[in-house]
Amino acid sequence: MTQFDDSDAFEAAATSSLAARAMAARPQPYMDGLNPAQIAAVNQLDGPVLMLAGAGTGKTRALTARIAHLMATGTARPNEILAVTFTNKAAREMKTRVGALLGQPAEGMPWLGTFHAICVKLLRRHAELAGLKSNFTILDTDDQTRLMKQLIVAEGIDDKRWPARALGAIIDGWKNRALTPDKVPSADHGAFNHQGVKLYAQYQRRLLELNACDFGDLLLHVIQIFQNNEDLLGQYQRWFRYILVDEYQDTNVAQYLWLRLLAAGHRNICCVGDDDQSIYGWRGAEVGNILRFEKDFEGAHVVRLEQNYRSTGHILAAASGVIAGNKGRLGKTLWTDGEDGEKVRLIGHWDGDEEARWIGEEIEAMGRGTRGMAPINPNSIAILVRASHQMRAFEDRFLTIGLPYRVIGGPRFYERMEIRDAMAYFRVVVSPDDDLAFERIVNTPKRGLGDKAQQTIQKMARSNGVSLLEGARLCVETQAIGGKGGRELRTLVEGLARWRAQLGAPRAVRPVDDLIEEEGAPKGVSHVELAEIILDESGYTAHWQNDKTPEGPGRLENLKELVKALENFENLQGFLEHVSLIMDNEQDDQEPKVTLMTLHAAKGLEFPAVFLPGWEDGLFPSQRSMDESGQTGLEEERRLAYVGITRAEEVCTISFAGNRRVYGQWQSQMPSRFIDELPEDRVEVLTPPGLYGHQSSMSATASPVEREMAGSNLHEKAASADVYNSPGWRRLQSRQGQYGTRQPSEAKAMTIDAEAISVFSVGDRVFHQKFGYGVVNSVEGDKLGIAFDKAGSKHVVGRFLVAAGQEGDDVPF
DNA sequence: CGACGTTGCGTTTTT
DNA sequence: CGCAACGTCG
Repeated sequence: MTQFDDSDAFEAAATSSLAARAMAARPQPYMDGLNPAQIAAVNQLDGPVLMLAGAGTGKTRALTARIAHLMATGTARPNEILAVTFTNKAAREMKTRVGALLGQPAEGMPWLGTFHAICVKLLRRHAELAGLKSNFTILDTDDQTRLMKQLIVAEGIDDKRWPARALGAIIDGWKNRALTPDKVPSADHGAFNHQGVKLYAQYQRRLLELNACDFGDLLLHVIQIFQNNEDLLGQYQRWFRYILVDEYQDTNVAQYLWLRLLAAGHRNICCVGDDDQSIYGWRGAEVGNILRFEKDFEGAHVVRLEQNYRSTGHILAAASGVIAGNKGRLGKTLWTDGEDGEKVRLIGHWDGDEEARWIGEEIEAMGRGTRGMAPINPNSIAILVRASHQMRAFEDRFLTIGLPYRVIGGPRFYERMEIRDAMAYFRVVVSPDDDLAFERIVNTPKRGLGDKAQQTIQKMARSNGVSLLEGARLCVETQAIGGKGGRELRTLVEGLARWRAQLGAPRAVRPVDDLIEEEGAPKGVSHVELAEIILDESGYTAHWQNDKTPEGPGRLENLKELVKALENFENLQGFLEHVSLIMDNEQDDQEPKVTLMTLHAAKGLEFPAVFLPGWEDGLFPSQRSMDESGQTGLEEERRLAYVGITRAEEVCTISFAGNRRVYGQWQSQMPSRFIDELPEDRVEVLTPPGLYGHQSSMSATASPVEREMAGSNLHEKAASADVYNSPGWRRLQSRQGQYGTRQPSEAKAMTIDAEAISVFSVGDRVFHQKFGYGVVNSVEGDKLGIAFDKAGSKHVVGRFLVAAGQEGDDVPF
């Protein structure tokens, strides 16, 4: 830990230049294999540096080498380097890789982390300067919304017409722009029926009362503290001698101001990013930050990383061709010294189902090994879509043909209802005055405490100026709530007191709390056991054990995982602190599976083979994006296209459908305008099977591309017959060895599972992980027709089913 | 309180 | 069309 408040630590920061020179003379293994641009980016330590790093140009490599260089040469000590990322994953990766470069675990980089994690650290130290106590709670979006809803209702506003979520979005927007309620420009005063600013101010007041912060506040409070406390700011400015920022194109105004405040001292700030990959404008990111860098930081050095190590020549050229359509770019030209490889493949389909079917078959062919090629591991294949609802067609299809897939995204572990409920129990136990958490659990599971009882508790708490939990205790004591609810509430209040008494280490700063008489607290229970006790004794576990929906077992499983995750922490407090910031959840599964995700989620990833379906105007580029943000929106969509194409290492397949179901209505679609922007000589047009039968209908929506397709059918047919012998495919194949693929299960996963066929027969009751319970009503080969209780009728491969037995005897857990 | 019907809506998502 | 969120009824 940094001895920050100890002024000696500041003095020690100065490094002798002799030592620096001695260190510099030592070998620098972290420089091995860097190209000249990367070396320049590493060596230019002083002054502002903008590292413009195109997709796949080894940006993390250069960034980590830069940190290693700072440390190895003694230019800065690990704790004097501020390194900021957007995600915990990126922070983790950076830590690991710096450690690897230095040949030792990268201990002692306390200031490497996400914007938010670093801000929490700062804010805990200086909370009182923001009107908070250092043990403040961090609210998640759910808490936020519920709080706003309370305020809206209290104002007598109809929360149907003016939903809390909308207010949340508006306030988030202001916070992204570092606007406190008094700074909101008058142009925005009409927001939320002219009540937005007032509610914002109320919300902020309420947060302080609750000793709580939302995510935006973490940045905002720190900025305000710095602005109002010059000396303190000066200390940090001197302390952080080198600043590094990853994904600079994703910073919002608040983050930009934060960085500028901290960098104003030494001005050693190195921002890494790619304006062409700015895809988060809709959530407050300002491409302008990166475009303006040279103006903001005078005398900035700009280093361009343009040599791409990821993709083939054709793929890079196709991506460059598309992104060239954007205006106001900083400009970069990606190149590779590798092969051109396979051209980007383009294929049009009759409709969305056929597109999914074709891609499924294509993947099966690749997995099986085409024309004597070794099978390609499904892990090497990704399907990237614009919007998550597009995944459905693929899921349905893959389930039918038995193709293993994984979906990235969707609800994250810590966002699941059961996890939030469990966490709320922990929160109340740890901080008895966490009213929002108490509200969440007071009637979960159902305890007969409806609206009326909860209002009684509210009143009791308010009139006595105490927390809700304390109010509840008073209600029990004074019998203000009687009957079954009263008894249940007593059990809950007593339970909470009991669990709190079993808490391990008390926190440094304790909230006011005289609820518990310290009755010789029975110690000796680990926090993991305590968590189990809480969930069991509160009846929460039982609640899901009695649940009959298909999700029930999964939720219990998640709760078990939550308890298991606790083992990695000292105590419940530490766990809660961690979890409020770590909302990511990557479970490593070793199974070979095709990856299904959105283009946004794919940023930063790479796959040997990538499918980009749904390239139709309105869907991609998204109509809504263009309607709401016009040219700016279109350009962001185009960057998304660029991100998509540059994810592919060897083979990139773009497709579109002539017809698609949109909200249940069939619509004929125009191919995406981005398709016309692909350089023709980098594209190979494939002929979809069955095109002939539908050709006349296709031409109803004829675009240049389709006309080309139609015109060159015979020619292209010949070409596609030989596609799998081309250099691109051979390279894809040869790479397989490097990925350590050959799992024996992989081939089996792709073939018909003979066993599965014989296991089920018509009338059997089965369980499916996604669709829940159902009854078999047909068997054809390994495909079973199932009438699901909830999900309707589906055709599914037998392997994904488990015998469910008769109603009632499904075992909990 | 829970079971059902009705309504309205419908990118992208991290911390 | 599919779903989530809300409202009404028993």
